[in-house]
Amino acid sequence: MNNDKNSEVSAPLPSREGQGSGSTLASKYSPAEVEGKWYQYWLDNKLFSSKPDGREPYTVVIPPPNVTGVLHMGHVLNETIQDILVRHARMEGKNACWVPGTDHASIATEAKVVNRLAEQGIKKTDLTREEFLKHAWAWTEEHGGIILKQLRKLGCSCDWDRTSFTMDEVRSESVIKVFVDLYRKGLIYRGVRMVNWDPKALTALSDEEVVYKEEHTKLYYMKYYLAETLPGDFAAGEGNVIHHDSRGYYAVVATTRPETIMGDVAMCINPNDPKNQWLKGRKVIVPVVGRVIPVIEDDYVDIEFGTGCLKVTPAHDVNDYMLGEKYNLEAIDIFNDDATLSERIATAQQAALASTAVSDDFVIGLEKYVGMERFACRKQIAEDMTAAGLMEKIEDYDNKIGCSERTGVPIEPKLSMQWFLKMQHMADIALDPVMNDDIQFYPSKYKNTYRHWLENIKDWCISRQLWWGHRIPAWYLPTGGFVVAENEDEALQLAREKSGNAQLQVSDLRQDEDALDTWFSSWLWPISLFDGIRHPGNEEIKYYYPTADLVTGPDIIFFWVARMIMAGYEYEHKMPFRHVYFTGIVRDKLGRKMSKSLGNSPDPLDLIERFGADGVRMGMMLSAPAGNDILFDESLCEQGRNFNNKIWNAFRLVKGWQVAEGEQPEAAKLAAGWFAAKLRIAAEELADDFSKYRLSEALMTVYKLFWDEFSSWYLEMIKPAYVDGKQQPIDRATYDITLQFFEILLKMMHPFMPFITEELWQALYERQPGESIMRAELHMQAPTDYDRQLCAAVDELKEVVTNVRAVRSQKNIAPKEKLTLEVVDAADLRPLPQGGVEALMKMANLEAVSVVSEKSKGSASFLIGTAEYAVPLGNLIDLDAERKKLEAELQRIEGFLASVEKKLANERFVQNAPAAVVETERKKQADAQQKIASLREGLAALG
RNA sequence: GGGCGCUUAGCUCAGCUGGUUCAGAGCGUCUGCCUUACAAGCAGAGGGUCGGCGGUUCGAAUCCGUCAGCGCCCACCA
Repeated sequence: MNNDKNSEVSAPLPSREGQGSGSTLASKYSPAEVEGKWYQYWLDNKLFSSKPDGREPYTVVIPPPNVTGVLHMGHVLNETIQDILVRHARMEGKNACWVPGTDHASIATEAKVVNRLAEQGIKKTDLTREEFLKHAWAWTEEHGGIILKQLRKLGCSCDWDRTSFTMDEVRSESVIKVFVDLYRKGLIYRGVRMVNWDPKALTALSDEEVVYKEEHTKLYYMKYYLAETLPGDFAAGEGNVIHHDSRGYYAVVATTRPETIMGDVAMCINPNDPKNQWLKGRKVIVPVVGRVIPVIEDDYVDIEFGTGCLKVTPAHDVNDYMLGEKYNLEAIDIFNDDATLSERIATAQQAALASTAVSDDFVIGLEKYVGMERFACRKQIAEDMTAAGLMEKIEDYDNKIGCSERTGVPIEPKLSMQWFLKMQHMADIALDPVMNDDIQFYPSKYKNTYRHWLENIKDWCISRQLWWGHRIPAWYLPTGGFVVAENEDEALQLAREKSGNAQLQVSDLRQDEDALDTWFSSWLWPISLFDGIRHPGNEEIKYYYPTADLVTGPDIIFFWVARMIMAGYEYEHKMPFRHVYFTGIVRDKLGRKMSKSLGNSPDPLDLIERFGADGVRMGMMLSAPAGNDILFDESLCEQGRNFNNKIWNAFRLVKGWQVAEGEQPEAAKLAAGWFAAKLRIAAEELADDFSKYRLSEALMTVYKLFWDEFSSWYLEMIKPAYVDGKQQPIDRATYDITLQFFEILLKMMHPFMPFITEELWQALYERQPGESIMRAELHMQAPTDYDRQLCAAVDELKEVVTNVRAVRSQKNIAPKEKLTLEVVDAADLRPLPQGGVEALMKMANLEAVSVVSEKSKGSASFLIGTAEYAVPLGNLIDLDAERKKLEAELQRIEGFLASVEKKLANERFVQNAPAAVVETERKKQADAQQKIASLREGLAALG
């Protein structure tokens, strides 16, 4: 459907000196041609850079994306919000500083490097730590920073000179310093605990790195025969549930993990469980294994679940571990680190069988399972037990499985030696500031989540069995024990003191092999970026800290947000940020999470190419109410692009005008006064939206302001006419004020759409080299009562115009055909503002506006407020239709009046409601009565 | 199992401490227009018993209770 005139290619902007010299601008805005240019201009002129000065600081630290990551829609949302806030603050005259950087993401990056090495046929285990790290750094340098480059395409105004990395020198030293400090404060300890083990990444994880997935599994009911023979006529007390078959008496234990029977060291019942009283004090035989284990009693066991018999495997279940501690049970670890079955199962079985003779009926040699993968083993052992008659039954069961957040594999609870940070102290200092709103959460509902976590805090496992990361600064002495120090020299000194051996050498010490959890460096980010750990109280940390706003997803509220608050108070004794804006999760328009496998995740760079960065930013923000999930639809970017085009064309119009000296038309004068008022009111709304972080609404405010008020109303009101095929020039006063309005509008839109606003701002007036809209401040006066009254008056005018247009539309009268308008009974009409009649004539294409006491026969009439207007239509009028319309309106208002009168007739209302409310009801009544009167007159006039 | 939140037009959402005709916005839909800035556009129109029920009140989308559906977070039921 494109016709020729719309397929022009973009042309350069008109030369700056010649305003209105016949525009050659294309009718379509082309983002690709301007975005790169202005980004480079901003960089060249150091417009993003910030240094401490006398202004109020406005600091934002980026949630560092993974160093080897690529931009996805979640980043687009997050970074766009930050950029909007930063640009907005900058235009308020604040010293805005947005610090970019990346995260080393130890587990994710190490996994990627391991995979890549595997492709080259190299196993991690064949490399030394140093060799591996060389590969990891190479990978980081190769892929690192791609995402930061992509942020530039989005228009992000980060101070790139400050770009940091969680493993660069400053950040690394800060991490080590903090570790040592916390250790010396007694907050870090080392010990054997049950931890979450990732058998794929071969490392421990913190509780937060475990995600629970709903899975359909089986519940296996296994037979644990008594290790003693009971008489054939054995009878237990009432309520007991006894199982018996040809091989003897047995208890039934339900489990989802039959393979773990190899680690069973006890069976546990609730002492108050009537079903299992008969088992008290007895011993049972672990099926397949043949180990004879005691029946112990503990309240922990849920009588209702399964059979009430619990197998106890201290090495592979957190609760069982606690039982093991309590009853002093052995923990038999049946797995290797990669969750294959260990040789230990076989040796343990042999030892058990050697000490107690057990019937072969119950035993299968465990050698066959050694080396088997855990799930294969589960399947196999279930089959074997069934075949051996040791399985009572198998049921379907829905279960939640803890999985590694990173690798996705089910985690294995495992006993191991790890480093921990005591969290009670941290929770104590971090709770109040959020609960009493020193730090404000948007939306505030996350305060509850935060509180709950802190009130149930557990110690943080901070060591990871990885190489990529900050190595734990602990050194082991040859004689046992360890020292914690910031570097080798210090370690040696401490080691000599500790051991009393002055001859000790560095080579005698062995540094801990583990690295620290990635979040152990991220939690320092707002401080370490300004080098506040290494150099407390330095110029920068004093100026930029605390930061203003943190923009992040609620999924990392514990990982990151809470811990930054802890570190902030521990090391700066102040909040790390004043406000936290929690974004939603970006989903597709059907509400599904974006994922590679669904293929529903658009490539942001592709979107930018098609809609422009401004269009994509706007598309994202149009769908992003704070705190809710975002249903992203490409068509929103289209809407953004269309808006850009609208702005572009408005600019084309304005800059295309010839300017002539001359009197300013009354209509234009009115329009200018009105729009100035409108701008002040909109600015007030915008400020309010920003103060509440309601950015989508702020965007919608400027969208409607530009499109509806400015383009559809203001520009149409002032637009010079065409006479004899010639565009008339515009008067100087109107032209000047229009450019001023345009500039203000550009500034209001700039945080959302940085590129097009810069392009047009530069073209609007002559600018100095290095000047930018970015640094243009926007300070608007508050609207006055006069502004509001003027707006109300013009809004009424607009309504008249709309009604005349509707008459046209209904009667199929061409827009070009002139009409006349009658104002009926002018005594009721509030005075039109100066220039109102002219504006009316222009906007509604009228040739005359007259005041009449009685409207013409054959006219279409309408009410605005209580004033009646009529458009004479001669023989075009459809009397029947007109009558129906008036009757319908009459009926509606009569109904309305009835409800108002009923209210006023209610004594309790008149007595109890505030006087002002009663008064407005009286006004409604009077207005409605008046409207009814004029509608009746109108109907009578139709005959 | 505990906690939090949501349900308003076809879609996505605003509606703050009850009261201005309060039932709104954007998009989509329908109708008419290539009207010299813009068809990526212009003008106009239609569309909802505010999830159900009950209560408080002179007055409820708004406050309370309850039911239903949806979502999120936390938790050691094998």
